[in-house]
Amino acid sequence: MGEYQCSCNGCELRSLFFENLEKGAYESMCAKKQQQLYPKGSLIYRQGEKISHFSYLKSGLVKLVRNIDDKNEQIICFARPLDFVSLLSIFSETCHQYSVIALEDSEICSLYLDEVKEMAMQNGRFALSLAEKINRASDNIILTMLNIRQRRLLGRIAYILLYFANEVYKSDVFDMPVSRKEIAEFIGMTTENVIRTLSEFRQDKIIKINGKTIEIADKEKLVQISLNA
Amino acid sequence: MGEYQCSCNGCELRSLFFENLEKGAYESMCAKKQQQLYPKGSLIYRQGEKISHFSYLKSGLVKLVRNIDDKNEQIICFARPLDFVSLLSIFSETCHQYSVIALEDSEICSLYLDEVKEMAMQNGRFALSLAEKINRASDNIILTMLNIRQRRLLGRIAYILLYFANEVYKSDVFDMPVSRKEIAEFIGMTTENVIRTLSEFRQDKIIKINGKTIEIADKEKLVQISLNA
DNA sequence: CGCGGCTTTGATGTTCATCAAGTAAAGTGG
DNA sequence: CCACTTTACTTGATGAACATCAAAGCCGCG
Repeated sequence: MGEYQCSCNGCELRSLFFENLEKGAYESMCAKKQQQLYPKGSLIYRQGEKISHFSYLKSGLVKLVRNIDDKNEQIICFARPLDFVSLLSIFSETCHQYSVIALEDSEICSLYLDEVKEMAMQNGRFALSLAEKINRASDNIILTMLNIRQRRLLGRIAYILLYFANEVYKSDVFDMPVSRKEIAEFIGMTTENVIRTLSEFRQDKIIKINGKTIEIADKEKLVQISLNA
Repeated sequence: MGEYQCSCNGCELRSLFFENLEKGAYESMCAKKQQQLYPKGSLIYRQGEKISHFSYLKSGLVKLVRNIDDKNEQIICFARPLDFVSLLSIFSETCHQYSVIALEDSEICSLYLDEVKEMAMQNGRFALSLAEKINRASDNIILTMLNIRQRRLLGRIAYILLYFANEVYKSDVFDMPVSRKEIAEFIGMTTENVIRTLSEFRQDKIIKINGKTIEIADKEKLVQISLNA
């Protein structure tokens, strides 16, 4: 009974499947996986397309975007490996509700949705663990939207800066992966006001800005702003 | 092989279970169900409480509420029978993320969550149909929040009036089940501005107001406002 | 090297929250 | 059942927060 080895060994998807599937089923899934690299800026899924795959972000950073009309978009959330399975709506809808776009070079691992569903029907434990993950992803989106809604401009910007520092990069210095316009589309304000607020934070020596690089200089004050505005 | 009869026969929960459970399992679930009537205004679940039941709204109308601090709340959504299973987060979290409060007299039917989970583990098809329903509920909340976010005051009020007329009451005349304050908490604006906007609509003869009763007099115009503001 | 998209700043006006003050309605205790 | 308290509703006046418009510099990319 030697350990099963495949190229997915280091993949997080592995644990998702492995904990609830028998070895045979796991190997069969594993063999059919498709892996693809999406360069920064590329479209991974387009809003309205039929959902054919169960997909998982192995590495990189993506955004979920809703196209309102020709020129306006709303960003629903940013997604990194682990915290998100890129499987929003896969059970409830036949088409992608949102576009998925790579913000950094991103590796996507995908399986045929039909096969995953088939496997879920045959294995309730597996189905339940999938439901749990989808559930959690949706919960996080809703919670973040509520958190943003209760804040005003300054608080929203502070919130998103802390989000990238704490959740995404785990560092107070990081390269902003999104444009000012994208921040605006995420927090529901205008690009100009995002810029103005960042400049204000810079003048108040709360952050340092160097092109895309941002350093949080006074985290305490930023937290205060995030809580009170 | 006579038809199985129980008091749940007219219940929508029935189809949810029945389509994917064998007769024995269904009967066993059905026998253990707990049914309770919550009068208008009463608390059904409190934010932070442990989630112990899988619950379903049989009749009535409820609101999901997030308590921010002593005096401020956010309304996440309104839920009616069928479109909502009051089971947000049941798989992802151990505690209720939001309070659930009855806006009208509401009947709740509940089962022990552990037993439902057990059954899901034994029956993948059932698990998948549950996942689908939770998924759809979350999707709707996110979509509504995005729809509200992209509108300004007038558009938001128009949107919610049309929501109650089209989705909830299927009539252009209805008794508003929520206070002005609750509308404000739902759309993220102040009570005063909700009232002002309703008055404005009344003066423009778009709606008629008589206490809690609202009649949509010029639906076309209301739709226009909903789309353009 | 020039075009288009992103960034930045300023000036202006709109939208909205806040404060205040009063009326109506609904619940509470004697 | 009535006086009383509280909560919901309503309107106006004011200022703050934010969007919009305009203009210019910057940067990457074909």
